[in-house]
Amino acid sequence: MRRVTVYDSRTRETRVFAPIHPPRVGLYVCGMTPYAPAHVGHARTMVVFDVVTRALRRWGYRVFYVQNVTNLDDKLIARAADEGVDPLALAERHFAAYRAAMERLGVHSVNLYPFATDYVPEILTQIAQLIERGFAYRAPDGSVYFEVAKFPGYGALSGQKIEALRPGARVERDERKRAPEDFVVWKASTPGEPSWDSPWGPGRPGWHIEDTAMTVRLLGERYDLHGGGLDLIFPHHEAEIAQAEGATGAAPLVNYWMHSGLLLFEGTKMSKSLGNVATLDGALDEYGAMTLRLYYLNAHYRSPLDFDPVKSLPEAREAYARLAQPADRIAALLARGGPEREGAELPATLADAAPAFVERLDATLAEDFDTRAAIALLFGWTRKLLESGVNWDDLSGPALAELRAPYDWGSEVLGLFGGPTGDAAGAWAEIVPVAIAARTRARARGDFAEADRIREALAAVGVRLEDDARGTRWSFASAP
RNA sequence: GCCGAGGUGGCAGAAUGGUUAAUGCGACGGACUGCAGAUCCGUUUCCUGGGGGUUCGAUUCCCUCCCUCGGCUCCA
Repeated sequence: MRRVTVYDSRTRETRVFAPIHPPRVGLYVCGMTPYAPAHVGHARTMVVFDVVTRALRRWGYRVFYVQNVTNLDDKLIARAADEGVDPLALAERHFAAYRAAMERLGVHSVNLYPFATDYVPEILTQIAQLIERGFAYRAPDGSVYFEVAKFPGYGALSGQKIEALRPGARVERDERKRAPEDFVVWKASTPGEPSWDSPWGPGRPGWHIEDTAMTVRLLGERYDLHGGGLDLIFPHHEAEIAQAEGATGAAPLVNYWMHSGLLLFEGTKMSKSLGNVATLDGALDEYGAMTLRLYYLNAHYRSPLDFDPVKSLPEAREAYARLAQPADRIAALLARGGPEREGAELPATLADAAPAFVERLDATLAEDFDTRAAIALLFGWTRKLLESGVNWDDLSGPALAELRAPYDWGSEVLGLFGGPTGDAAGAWAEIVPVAIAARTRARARGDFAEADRIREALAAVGVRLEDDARGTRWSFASAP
C-alpha cells in the first residue's frame, strides 16, 4: 500500500492515511436526495470521490464505498404531492436517472447504494439507544429529538458554537423542542405520508439518522473516510457525529472527513430559486464526460469552482483536446495494429521514461489527491511527446504502449482518455481507409468539393480527418 | 454578528522564506496547408488587494484594513 496523505476537515490538518483495518477502507459518501434531476454540483462531488476510490484501489487499498440514497424526506414528499405520485416511486425514478448519468460520467466505483427506507429497523434501534443514553427525548406529538446540549462535542467539526447559533435566529421556534438547536431524529407522521410503526408512534426517520444507522450497520461504529459536499458539514455531519457517537459510545465515528468544495454557477451559488442550475445530463450532452471530468479534476477538490458555460467549460474542452491528442492517436494505432504491431523502437530521448513518469503521477496524487498537479504532469507528458517529433505511425506495439502508459494511468485513476477500442475500432479500421483513399484521389485531381464532402461525412459519424506532411490521419473525435 | 475559504499575468488557477512564480486557455507573429484542423517555432520577458512588522531577503511568516465567496438547520 502506498503512503497517502489526507486532509481531515475535523482536525484541520493533513495526515498520513491509516485505515483501521488495513488494507480495507470503509468509505461513506452522502449521496443525493433524488427528488429532481442531478446537477453539475452533485457531479463534482461524485467525480472527486470516484477518483479517491480509484486511486486508493490502485494503491492496494480495498475500498468499500457506500453512497446512501435519501429516498424519503420533506422535499421528496412535497414534490411527489405536487406531481400526484408516490414519493418512494418518485425517488426510484430519479435515482435510476442519477445512476444512468453517473454511468455516462464514468463513475463506477460505488459498491453499494443503500436506500434509507431499507434501514428503518437499524434507525429504530439507534433512536432507542439515544433515548436510553439520555441524548434524545420524546416530544408530546410522538417525534423524537436529539438534545444537542447533552453532547459536548457538538460543533467541533464545523467550528460552530451553540450559543452563536441562536442569535442567527433562522431557526424557527418549535414548542416541541427543548432548545432551538435540537434536531429531529424521528418525525411523527402526518396523514398521507409514508410512515412506519415505532415505540414512539407512527412516523418516519429524520434526515440525519439514516446515515448513522447505515454506517454503523455497514461500516461499523468507527470507520475510515466520510465524504460529501462542503455544504453538509453543518448541520448534517455535525449531527451524524453526535448521533453515532452518542448511540454507540465509540469515537471518533470517522477518522478522516473529506469535503469537496462547492460548485458555483457564474460566480454565485446554484439554486433553483435563482434559476441557475445546470443539470448533469445537459452538461454531458453539451460538453461530454471527458471535458467535464477534466474540468472538475483540474481544480483542487476543496476549492470552490466556477461553472461558466461560456468560459471555463469551453476552455476545458480545448485543454482536453490537447491533452488527449497523443493518447487518442496512440490508442487508435494500437487498436488497429494490436500490441504485436511491428515497428521502430522508441528514440533514446523517450525510452524508459514512462515507468518513472507513472511513479511520479502516483506520488503526486498521493499527496491529498492532488489531481490538479497530476494533470499538470500529464500535460507535460503530452508536450514532451508532441515536441519529440516522433513518428507514431512507425512505432512498434510495445513502444506505443510505453508512450501510452501515463495516459493509461489517467484512464485508470482519473477516468480520462476513454474512447472506442476493440471491435468497434477494428471495424472502423476497415472502412475509414477506403474513404480516405477516395478523398486523397479527389484532392489529387483538384476536386476539393468532393474531398470536403467525404471529410464532413466522416465527421458526422465521429471520425476526424487531419492532413499533414505524411498524408491523412484519422481518429475518433472525443466522444461527447 | 459568528464560522470558514480566498484575493496571483488578458482569463482560469498552482507553488515556494531567496536562480527565468507551475500548468492550461486565450492573443499576436511565423512555418506547414487547396481549405480546415492538428502540430512546430517565436512573442505575451514591467502578475502575487492596501498598510505596517519580522528578515540580509516575503508573494510566502505576523498584525491590521479593504474586498469577494460560502456556511449558520433545504443543500453534493
